[in-house]
Amino acid sequence: MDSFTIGKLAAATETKAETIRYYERIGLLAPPERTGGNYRAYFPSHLARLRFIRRSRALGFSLDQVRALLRLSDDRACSCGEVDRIANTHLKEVEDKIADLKKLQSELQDIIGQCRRGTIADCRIIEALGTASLRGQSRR
Amino acid sequence: MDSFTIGKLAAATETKAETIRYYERIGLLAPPERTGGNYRAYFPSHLARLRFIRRSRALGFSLDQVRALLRLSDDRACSCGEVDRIANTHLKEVEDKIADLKKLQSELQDIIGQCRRGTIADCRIIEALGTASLRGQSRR
DNA sequence: CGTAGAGATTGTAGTTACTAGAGGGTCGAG
DNA sequence: CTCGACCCTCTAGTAACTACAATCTCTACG
Repeated sequence: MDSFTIGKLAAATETKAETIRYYERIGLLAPPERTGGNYRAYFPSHLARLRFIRRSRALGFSLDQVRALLRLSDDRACSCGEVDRIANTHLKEVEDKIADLKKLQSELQDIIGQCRRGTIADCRIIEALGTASLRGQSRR
Repeated sequence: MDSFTIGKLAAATETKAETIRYYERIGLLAPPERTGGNYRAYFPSHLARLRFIRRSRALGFSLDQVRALLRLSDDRACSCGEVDRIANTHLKEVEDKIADLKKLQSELQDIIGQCRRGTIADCRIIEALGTASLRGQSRR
């Protein structure tokens, strides 16, 4: 009887109870046993699993990537090349996004720097936004 | 009669027709006149407006921010302090996200660097993901 | 023992910014 | 007249939750 409720699990992982139920609904977390009063009864194994998920999410892995990592982590004997591949793919995504945001940053700095704090009629920011240049990379 | 269809407007702004209709639905783009056959008839003013929206979006402004910028840009006499404020708020968001992603990048590099390409059982990546450290800032 | 309040249950709908598809109507070329 | 490209509306799907409503269960206090 060392089980705990969803509230305890939530507190222990800094996750909302709704999110935990959501993970269960989408099959990321196995449905736990229930108590007599139909409460979810969690055990340390659930805690470990949820921590894994939350840490992966904190590192920016998508739920699909987390799902793959979980599946792999359950298969102790298999080679971890695939794990490495997922992590590197994600690292590349992160690096691409950083590069993207840096470009954005300098564009924004440019147009903000031109503001002379007059009226809208001669606001350089508004003007810059109005220009046709849509050199946009896939942004997000 | 120098009006054009949604397809032309879409092509001219590298936007999908669905997206244009969506902008109209959410009140970002004024509903244009219709032709006899109930087609939307756009004029250069629509083109300018949509370009403004797309350029703002490409710079990462949210639709709410775009809405505010549009409202301000229509008010030619008013001071552009507010425009400047929105742009700077957004710049700060971008900079925060860059900082965030850089932390992520180095964490990912750390755990990936430890991989010895053995089996899952002793995979350092899986291990790192399983650790309790949830030092997570608000991510994403 | 009764009850208040905290915390659990389910289910549904909202968020952001689109995108995709079904089931039609319209236009211009041949 | 017909064909294919284009347009119309409406609905539902995406990611990853979050928030609510209506109801139930558990625990502690008087």
